[in-house]
Amino acid sequence: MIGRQEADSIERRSGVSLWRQIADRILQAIATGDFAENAALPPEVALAERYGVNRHTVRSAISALVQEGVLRAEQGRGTFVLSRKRLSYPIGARTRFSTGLQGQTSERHIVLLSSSVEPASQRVAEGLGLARATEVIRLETRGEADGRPVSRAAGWFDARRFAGIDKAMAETGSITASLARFGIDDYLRQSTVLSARHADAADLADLDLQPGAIVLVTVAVNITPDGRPIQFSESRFPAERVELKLSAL
Amino acid sequence: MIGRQEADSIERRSGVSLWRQIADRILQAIATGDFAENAALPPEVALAERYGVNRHTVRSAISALVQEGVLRAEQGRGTFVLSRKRLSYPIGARTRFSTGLQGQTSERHIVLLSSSVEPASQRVAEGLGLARATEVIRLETRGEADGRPVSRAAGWFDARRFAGIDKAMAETGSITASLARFGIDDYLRQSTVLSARHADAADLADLDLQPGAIVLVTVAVNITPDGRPIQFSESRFPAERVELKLSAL
DNA sequence: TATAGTTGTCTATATCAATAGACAAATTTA
DNA sequence: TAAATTTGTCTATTGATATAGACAACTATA
Repeated sequence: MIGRQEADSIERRSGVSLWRQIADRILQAIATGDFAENAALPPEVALAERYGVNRHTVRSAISALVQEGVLRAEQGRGTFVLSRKRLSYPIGARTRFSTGLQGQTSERHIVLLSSSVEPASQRVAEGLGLARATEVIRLETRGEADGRPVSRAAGWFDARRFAGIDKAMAETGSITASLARFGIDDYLRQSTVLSARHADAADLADLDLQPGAIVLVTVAVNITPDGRPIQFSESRFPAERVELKLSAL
Repeated sequence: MIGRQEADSIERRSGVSLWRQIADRILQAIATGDFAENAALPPEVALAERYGVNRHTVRSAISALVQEGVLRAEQGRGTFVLSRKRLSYPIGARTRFSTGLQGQTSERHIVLLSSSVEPASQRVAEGLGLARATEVIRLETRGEADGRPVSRAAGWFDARRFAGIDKAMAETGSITASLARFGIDDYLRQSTVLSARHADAADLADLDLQPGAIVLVTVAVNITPDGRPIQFSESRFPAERVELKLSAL
């Protein structure tokens, strides 16, 4: 078995600058444990050799990661990895924000950013099994763990059945608790469709990301145990901070 | 609700060139149906206006997508979207390659690229519940649908229990059929961990991608119905061609 | 057959990205 | 303290990226 040459994975003239590619590689190396947390990175000249680029190019990558708060550089000493393990966000029949991250973070909560009432779009109507343009309530939320944004979601609910869920959400800070007020003490994940793309400007702002970052996108439908759709949602997760763990159900 | 300004999502000095960002945006617009298949794209000057860049920059993006086979440009007429819907790859308790894509493609199969015997790495050993460095068989495969690569996977099996599975795989072209030869007529997905990253050089070659593309990565363990681990796998999917559908299990 | 609309090609210029080399500044080690 | 190691800063040069404008080539339409 031939070992994978590191330098091979750097692509020139790709529309993605070398320093951004190398920053990605370093993030990946940290995520996989190749570069240990709280330890020093190899010196710049060694990294330059390893990736087959100039030392200054490595410095550009490092300075971007220092900006992001991933690394700390100290003149004369070295460059150090700050601890930032990727959260493992569980997805399964009973996907819940808070319970899923238990044990991985000391603090976690959902912030309600805004709510509105709007006619259901094609896909929302389909997901909820409603007629097109039926009124739905839309909740825009951000999930945070240890002070860092880990998700950004939009959720849609039938406006007739869940009138006031925006208020409940604002008060409880929990989808589960809000649904409980409407007599729903259990719900299941019916379907989840997953994709990935580059972060757009909204993602960058909402999730505190740097340009070029990747977001995981899930589109999901939650149903009651007897099969009635209650929530349609689209969530975005920063790939550098979150991985999705699809649990056996 | 304020409409999302298109031009906002283009980031300058991000380490990702504008033409690559715009190419991504166009791919996304096609995926969401904003730009219909087989129809003409807006003219270059309109796109330049829409994204807030020079016409030549749009042309760079378009020419990259023409290279990728996503678009076809015709002088004097316009630039047209070729049909290439994203495959929806189901993941659930009974994840199987061929059955999952039924109906979406006219043709699909798995190619065995190589096989080898090696000592289990840390994570493979953990996944299969074996002692570190136990011998395992590794199968490198590529999934293809309608002649296009849609997945690239490595699978590990206990070498003692599954001696000869490489041969079975080469003959049958199916993991399910190969496992059947070892008396396993059913197996379940125990766990799946999902992440996303930029394609590296190996991905580009294996999956026929252009630099800057995104891959979805799953790391999974399959078990027998009575709970014994049989397969550890890491799969990579081109995000521009595949989405993962996490089915209710 | 004009005319308008579209993609294709060319020149020129400015900025960003990457390489190269030299040396300063800070820290650790011998 | 001296030497070695490492990050920080500076100058210079080259190639890729992005903008700007003009015009050619081709297509569809009035």
